[in-house]
Amino acid sequence: MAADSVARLVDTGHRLTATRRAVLDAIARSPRPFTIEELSEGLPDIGRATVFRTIKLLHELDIVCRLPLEDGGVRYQRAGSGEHHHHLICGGCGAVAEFSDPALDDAIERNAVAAGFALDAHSAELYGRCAACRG
Amino acid sequence: MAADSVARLVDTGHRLTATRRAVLDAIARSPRPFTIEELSEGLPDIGRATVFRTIKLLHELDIVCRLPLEDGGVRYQRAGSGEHHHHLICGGCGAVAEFSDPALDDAIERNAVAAGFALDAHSAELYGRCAACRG
DNA sequence: GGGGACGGTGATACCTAGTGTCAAATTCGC
DNA sequence: GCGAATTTGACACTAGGTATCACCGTCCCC
Repeated sequence: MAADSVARLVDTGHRLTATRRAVLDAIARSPRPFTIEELSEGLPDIGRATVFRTIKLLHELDIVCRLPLEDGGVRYQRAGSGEHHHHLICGGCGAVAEFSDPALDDAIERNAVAAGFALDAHSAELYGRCAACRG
Repeated sequence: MAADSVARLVDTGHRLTATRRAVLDAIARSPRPFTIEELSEGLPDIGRATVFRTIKLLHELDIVCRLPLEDGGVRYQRAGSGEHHHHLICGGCGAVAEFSDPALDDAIERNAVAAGFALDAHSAELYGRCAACRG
């Protein structure tokens, strides 16, 4: 399961309910990035609105991360490290690889400074085909 | 107005209708990135569905570009150059600066290769405060 | 261990952004 | 000007997500 997720929930002043446990469990069991709809189908006793609320909360706590897809859809995935990272998303099988790269972040920061912006956040998503899907 | 936009429409086998002219005009007049809803309000004689369809078409032709916002919303903006570029989006006033940076694209490509991915596309959006909004 | 305050939940209604359908209107090549 | 093909508007619909509100469970204090 996810002992540190439970800890993070409680440490930030939220309650550990049976419902949240069930959602965390379902996420931990999910082999690949999931949509809210898929997650909700696997948890028929939990209201759809609650699933949305819970994922939103877990996202704020960096327990799950949000994957914007190329087609505008969104999937979620439990966050690997909790560290800042970017995603490589395979359009074939939907696999997601995480990576972090100081050089990439530097390039982003440099461009922000050059334009006179104070950077708050950034997103970078890469879309392509993983090794297995290139056959 | 946007003579080259008109040319691009026609060159790609689309018709130049009064409706599309009106939409292009409204876009050209818009001082800042707009939502479909805002655009549609400014064009009361044009059906909402048509505005969506037209923007979708213009986006495919790289005449407008889509700006995914930090909060998940979407705005559109006429495309500056038509070249590949990224966006810096000010959370204060909504201003958008475009930039392109081979070093950034290189870093992205390098990470894809390292992970065994064949890269199709990528997106990178930077969120922050522009010089004027930092006061 | 019992009670109460408060956060969490489910049902439901609602909302926003966007798409599908189809008949009527417009455009463009001839 | 004519006709085929594209485009349009109205409308119904979908997907993804949020607001409301009465009820329930959790936690804290005694």
